[in-house]
Amino acid sequence: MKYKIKSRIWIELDGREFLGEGKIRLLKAIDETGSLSKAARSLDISYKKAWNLIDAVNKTTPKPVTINSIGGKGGGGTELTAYGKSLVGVFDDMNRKCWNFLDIQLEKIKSL
Amino acid sequence: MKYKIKSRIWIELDGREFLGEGKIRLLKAIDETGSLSKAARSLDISYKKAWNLIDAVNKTTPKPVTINSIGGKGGGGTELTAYGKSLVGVFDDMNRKCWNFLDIQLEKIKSL
DNA sequence: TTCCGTTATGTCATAACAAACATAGCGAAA
DNA sequence: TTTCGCTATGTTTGTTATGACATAACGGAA
Repeated sequence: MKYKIKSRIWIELDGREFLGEGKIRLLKAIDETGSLSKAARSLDISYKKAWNLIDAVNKTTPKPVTINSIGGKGGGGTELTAYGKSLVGVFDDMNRKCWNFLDIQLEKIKSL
Repeated sequence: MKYKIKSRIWIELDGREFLGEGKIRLLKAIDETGSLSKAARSLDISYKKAWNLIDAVNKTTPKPVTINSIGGKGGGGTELTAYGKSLVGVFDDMNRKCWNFLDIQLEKIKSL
């Protein structure tokens, strides 16, 4: 029998969830592509959905996670703020540690 | 800023998720009440939903988590097998440890 | 001034999911 | 043999989440 314990983590601020795996993926894609629309395409989700996700984050956090510019060379773009990048870093770090921790704990269990 | 890291865990068997928080709650209620219908009522969900949840678990696990009897004194009932009880125990234990671990990890982070 | 790729939103159809309703069978006990 | 509370399902309805379209504005570059 191959049991496995899996987990999902998310970050809350004052009781309101605002960052989970999906949004982290999107933030990373923004960081890589330099624009929200390119990020959405790369993740195969609609621009509108991506925009809604980022909008929800920015409405909850005390500081914005992205800087958005409209028009101009290339039509504009979106990039992560230092705060946004640090959130991604913390999330990834915690996530990795959590998975690791659960794997180790599971091995200690003889029953099942 | 009061950031909090939250988590949900679940148990998979051969890649198929079969036990999460909701089902654990239901298994506990069955253990307390001795019947699926009473458990459903106590959790304020429909009997059908509860039945579907348990059915899904029993279809995935190698051994049944419940023993169901129809008719007779009291109309029948449902009780947990030893295997079912051990699953509940393992889940709760892992869950508590996971929450605790994340809390400790979060305190180590100075940024944010 | 025209064009292009963005950001920024609103609306509407649809699909996925959940809840409500309905019904049947079982077996002990009265 | 009737009643009762339970297990066991199917069907139908309603609600919510998702996706598809549609449109506007912006500003640099050609």
